[in-house]
Amino acid sequence: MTLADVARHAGFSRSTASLVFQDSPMVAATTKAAVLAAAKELGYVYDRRAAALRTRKSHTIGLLIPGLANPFFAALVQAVEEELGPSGFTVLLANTLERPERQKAVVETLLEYRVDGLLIVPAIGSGREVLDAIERFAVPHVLLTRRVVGAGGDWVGSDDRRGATLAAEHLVNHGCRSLAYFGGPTETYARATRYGGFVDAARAAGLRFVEEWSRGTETTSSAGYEAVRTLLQSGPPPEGVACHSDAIAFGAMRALRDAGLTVGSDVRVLGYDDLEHARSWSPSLSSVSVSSEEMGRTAARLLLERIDHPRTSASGRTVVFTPTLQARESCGSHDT
Amino acid sequence: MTLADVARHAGFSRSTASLVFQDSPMVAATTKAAVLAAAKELGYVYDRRAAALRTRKSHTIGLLIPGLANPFFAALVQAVEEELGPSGFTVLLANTLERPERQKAVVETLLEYRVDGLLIVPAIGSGREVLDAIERFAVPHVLLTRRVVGAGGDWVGSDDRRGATLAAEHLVNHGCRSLAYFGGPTETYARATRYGGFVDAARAAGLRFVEEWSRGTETTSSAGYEAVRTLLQSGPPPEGVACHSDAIAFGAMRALRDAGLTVGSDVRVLGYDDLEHARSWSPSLSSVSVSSEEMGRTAARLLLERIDHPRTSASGRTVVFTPTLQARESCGSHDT
DNA sequence: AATTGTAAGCGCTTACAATT
DNA sequence: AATTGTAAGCGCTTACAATT
Repeated sequence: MTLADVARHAGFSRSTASLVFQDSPMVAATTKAAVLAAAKELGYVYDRRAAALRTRKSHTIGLLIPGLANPFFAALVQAVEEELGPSGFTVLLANTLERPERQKAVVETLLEYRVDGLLIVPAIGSGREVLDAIERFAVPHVLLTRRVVGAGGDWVGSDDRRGATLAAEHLVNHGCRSLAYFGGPTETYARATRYGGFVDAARAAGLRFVEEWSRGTETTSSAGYEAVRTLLQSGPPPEGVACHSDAIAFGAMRALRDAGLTVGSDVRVLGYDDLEHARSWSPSLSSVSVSSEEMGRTAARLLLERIDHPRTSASGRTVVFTPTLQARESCGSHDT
Repeated sequence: MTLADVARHAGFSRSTASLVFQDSPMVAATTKAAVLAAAKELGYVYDRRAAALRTRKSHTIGLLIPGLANPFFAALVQAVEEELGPSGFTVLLANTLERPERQKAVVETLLEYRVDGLLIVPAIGSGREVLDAIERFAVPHVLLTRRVVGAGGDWVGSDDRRGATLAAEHLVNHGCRSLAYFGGPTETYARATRYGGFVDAARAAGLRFVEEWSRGTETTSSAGYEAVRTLLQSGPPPEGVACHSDAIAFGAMRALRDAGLTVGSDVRVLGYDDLEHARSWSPSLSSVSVSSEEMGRTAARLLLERIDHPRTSASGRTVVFTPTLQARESCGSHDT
């Protein structure tokens, strides 16, 4: 069952039928209707692979993310899909599981499928070499959220230093005299940047910054929970704790509560990401909010532009979103 | 840059080069090495589309889910990817956003890309007609989680009636004298089944079942929050509440707490799904646990089997997982 | 017996010529 | 002037013949 069958059944040539499926204005309305009717009658389904082979456009975008368990990335994927769908692109989702070797394999596969473009949240620990094959093959791409050292292309992310500064200032304004920055994968650019911003802001305010507390962790609530448990054994906690993510903060709050401390007064806790659940947690979690949806949509749009205008689009565009702070009970605020 | 270029550069024919990329045993080791070296030197990337067109196998699986915001589905996607990857399949993820028309369009697109198989979590409200095109086109498929009335193919899900019965019995055993079933989309098979099981178990125990409380909601924490707020105005709450999902339970617990009630003693609350966060919530949420990972992996395996043996595999296989109950603080248990 | 080469074809698109 | 048809080609695979 091919286009030729449909054309024959409708009494036209293959090329005319092809034109119909491309919705070309060059074919008469009656002809078009006849071809479409024949297709429906025969149960014909257009073959995009064949069309893609011939036109050299797959109408397909590869999206690389490190994991779906993190709601931040789940929201990102959804936003990208919604932005790309109306333009006729299908997204090939590839999960790198935060492993550079897997990421390499996955990029290779996506290139073999001849994606028209690539949206990439680099796995932790990936360097410039991720982009080698992609650039050699001249596939339009934009990086999201995380940076890669030495990569000169498009990047869409948020101002991590500013987010961390907001966090520190908020805790200071709520009367905290000692601060800690809690969790996050130490090898990431994001953690280094936020940590730096936080420490600088804390010092600028003349506060005591507790280094022993400021260790890296995985980005999960159980990591946050375990880490707090361990650290509570080495003395009294700081008065203010900024966590690298909401997930970590959830676990941390739980551990503080289990230890008999009241979050929001004994210890003030701040998250990062502002997940949907931050609002409904008990206590509700103050959090630095960055919109993964907005970042996803923006990256998708930049990519489409690059695909449409491979030459003319400027090189190395950077879009940075500014985070905002959502004050809630975990910092002592009482409006949810 | 095609296989022909690589072959020429290596000094062999196209067919030999092709055999190399298929890892055929028919080609000499030295030849193979030479071809591979030439490919690497030229920066050649295999074209799967062309191979797929010729072999009529795309090594691609379509995965339809209603949304990624729900961590249950996010985990499902990840499990499917991990199961399929090693077999050389790439997943085409399509988000139906719980809308049947979108689902229809998305199935069409996936068929146009000639996926080798389809894994489907049907959107709420979708009937047999989702499968029309898929069956006419004879594409192997398996349904996940939700059922579709009149669909006779493979289905992988969990025993909703049993899960709800467990929930009711657990609340009864913890001394609840009045029960309600809270939330969930009313049009779904899952809600009807769980609701039925819950009511029957409550009645069998001679308990008062509060119908006014048992309204449907969206599956979000804010829906749970709002619904509880509204309902608290019409009188004292039941002693035990089983929620249709953890997300709903999170919101419901928050609303109960805001109203000055203690979850775990005044009102006992039970969730459904056992998300990662259920454990770290305050109070920790008791929940009916169903493993979306296991369901995803199982469905993926059934599908691969159907793809490999289109004829011989039995028709209409059903795999049902039995849920378990995780007792936590929200029901008055004190072991986390 | 082991390995390699020829040529046709998978299902489309499209430049160009041909028809009404 | 508007519409339709012919034929080549996108980058692979593979049956079969040919070579060593």
